Amino acid sequence: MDDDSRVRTWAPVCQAVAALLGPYAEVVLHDPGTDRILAIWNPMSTRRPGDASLLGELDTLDPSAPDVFGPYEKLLADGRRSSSVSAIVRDADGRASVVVCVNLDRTPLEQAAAVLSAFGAPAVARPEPLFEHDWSERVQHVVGSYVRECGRPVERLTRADRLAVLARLEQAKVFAVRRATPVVAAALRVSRSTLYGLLAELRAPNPKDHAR
Amino acid sequence: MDDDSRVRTWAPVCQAVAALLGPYAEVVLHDPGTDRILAIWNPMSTRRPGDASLLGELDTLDPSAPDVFGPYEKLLADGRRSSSVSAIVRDADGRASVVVCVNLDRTPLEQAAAVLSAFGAPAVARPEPLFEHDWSERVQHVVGSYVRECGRPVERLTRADRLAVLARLEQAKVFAVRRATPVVAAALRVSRSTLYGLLAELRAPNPKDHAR
DNA sequence: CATGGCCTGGACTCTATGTCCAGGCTGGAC
DNA sequence: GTCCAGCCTGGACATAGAGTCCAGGCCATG
Repeated sequence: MDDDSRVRTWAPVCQAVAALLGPYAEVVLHDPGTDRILAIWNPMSTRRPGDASLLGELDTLDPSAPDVFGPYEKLLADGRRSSSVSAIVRDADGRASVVVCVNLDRTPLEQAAAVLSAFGAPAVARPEPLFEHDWSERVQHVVGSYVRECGRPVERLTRADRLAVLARLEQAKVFAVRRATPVVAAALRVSRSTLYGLLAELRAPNPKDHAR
Repeated sequence: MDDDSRVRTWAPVCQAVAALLGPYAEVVLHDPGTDRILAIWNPMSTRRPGDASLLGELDTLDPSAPDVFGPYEKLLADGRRSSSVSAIVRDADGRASVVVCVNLDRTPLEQAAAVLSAFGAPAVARPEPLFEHDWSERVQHVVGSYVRECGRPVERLTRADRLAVLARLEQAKVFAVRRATPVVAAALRVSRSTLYGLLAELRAPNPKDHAR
């Protein structure tokens, strides 16, 4: 499949775009005739060359239809949203030769945008109350900055991530506050039981205590 | 120039990439034979089709040279820095047919990154004292300053005095902290029962509740 | 398909919180 | 001195919240 002359022709451009956009974009080269993937660079899903293209909505036969689609929103397999564009490339006779799609993962950008807008007037307007005006806000803040730091939404945090967040909250003495546990559990999208489990692990002097 | 068959062929892809990257990227299609610009999408400089390409450093004649360059840093006319990639597209005979360049203006991203790192690092580095280093210290402090204010030792405070102190502590959300009540009671030299009595009186919507 | 790790809801125990009451103390009125 | 009213106190009690434990479910791995 790699020796398809179209792939040879288009590979440099696709590869270049994929390289420019780093890990956040995939470039897919489709064959509109067989409706299958010819090649893919920097894949974000598990699709591979030979898989179905699922380009149904693109009308590749009508020469009067537009050749460029998007940017439009697409949903990736794992729920992330992407901005995507598609271009139909035609040969001399006006027949669709290949379709090039670029899918740009928008979540990192959205997270960055969230940070930028979050740090607006409120940060300046806060006159620093005696105790925290609302400690649960602070919990949200700690969780939020961690999420932004590692670039994953709360629901996709790993166990280790949650441990790290809990370490920060613990250090901030959050659990010295009444009724804090349910709030933290909710913020971490975790059950109360799990919270206590993680805390126990965190506070265990010897992590390998099962080898006692 | 626009009717060059190569331009017709490549236009969709170039246009799509330019559309995806919004106002921050330009896409340039070069003719390696004449070393001139064939077409340009979303130009960030004042270059136009027909202008010199200035691709001197790219070796388009050696078929064994790589076809993809970059991302490398380029300086735009107005001093902004850009990340750029170039791809050499060859025809069936291995001769360079066109060169595609994508120039992504990095300054908006760098500014955003600056904001992010400026606000991110400190927030992470500081353990965030959330509550007072030790909240019980704060209790002592509140009681202490009141005592100094009215010039009487703790043991000789009147009922009204204790109420006033409690009002301050309450406002400081001290009682939102776990195990705070015994500490406050001790600080006020008062029994736990009395503490609760005073607090009830303080929180009573109608201070003359005995006149119910 | 089996397995192990993790998460979960729920039951349970224990500690802290808050309420109540029967005294005892104090300070002023008589 | 006696009486009284109001306050404080220790402790009994009820309840809510904190923390533990377990059986079962989910999911990814092998």
